[in-house]
Amino acid sequence: MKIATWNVNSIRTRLAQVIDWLGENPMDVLCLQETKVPDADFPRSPLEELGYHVYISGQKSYNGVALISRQPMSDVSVGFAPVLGPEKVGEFDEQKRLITGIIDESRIISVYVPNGATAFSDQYYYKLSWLKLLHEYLQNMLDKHEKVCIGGDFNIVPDERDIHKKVLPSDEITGTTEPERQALQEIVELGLGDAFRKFTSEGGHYSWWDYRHQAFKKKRGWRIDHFYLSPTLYQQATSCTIDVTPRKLPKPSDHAPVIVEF
DNA sequence: ATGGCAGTTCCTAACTGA
Repeated sequence: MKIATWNVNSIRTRLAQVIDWLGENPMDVLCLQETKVPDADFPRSPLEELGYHVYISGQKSYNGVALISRQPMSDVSVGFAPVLGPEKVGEFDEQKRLITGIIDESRIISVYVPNGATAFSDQYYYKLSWLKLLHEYLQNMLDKHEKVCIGGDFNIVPDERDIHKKVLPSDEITGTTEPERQALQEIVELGLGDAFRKFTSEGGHYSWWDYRHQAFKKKRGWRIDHFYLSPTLYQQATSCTIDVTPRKLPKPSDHAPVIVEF
C-alpha cells in the first residue's frame, strides 16, 4: 500500500499539479493539508474522475485537510471530538486540521499541526495544547489495537539532522524548540515510528523550503512533513521517500510530498 | 545589499505561514 502526504498550500491553486503528480505517482491514499477551501467549494470532481474517493474537512482561507483514496474508506471522521468527545475538545475542532478513515484494516490520518507563529506566543501555546490532544487521540486508537498510519505537516523539526542550519535552543525558532520536540517525542513514545528514519539516518533531507531567499535552490530546508506508523505497519514498511520534483515546478507549494509504502 | 514570497479575503493591506 502506497500512502503520500502533501501540504499543497491551497488545493485550488495546486489542483493541476496534484492531478499530474497522481498520474505519475498513483497512490492508494493521498493525505492533503492546507487545502484552504470550504467543503462546498472543494474541487472534488476532477479527483473523482481519476477514480479517487474524496474525504474533506476544510474552512475558508486557512488550514483544511483531505484524504484522497483509491478505494472507499470506512469510519471516516473529522477533528478530535468523534474520538475524545466534545467536552474535552472544546474549541480545538474549530480549525480544520484532522481527518481519518480506515482502509484495508489500517487507520489513515491526515494531520495539519498548528504552525505556532513566534516561539512562546499565544499561537505557540495553542500548538502545544493541540499536540496534547493529538497525543490523547492517538492513544485512544492504539489502545483499541488499531493499525495507525498518521501523515502530515507536523510543523516540528525532530532533530538537528532535519534542518539546514545549526540551531541553538536560545535561537527560539518555532518548530525547533524543546517543548515542541518533547510533545512530538511523547507522541512517538506511544509506540509509533518515524517511517523516514527507518530507511535514512543521515541529515540533509527536507520536505519544506521557504519561498523566500531561493531557499530551495540553496538547499535550505526543514523536514517537517512526517509519517508515523504503529509497530506492525512500521515493521511492514518497505520505503519512505520525499519527492522534491514538484517543488521545482513554477508556482509550487512550499512543501514536497512524502511517500510511504508498506 | 538594491532586494531577494505566496496564498487568502467583505480590510488590494493585513493576516498567516514555519
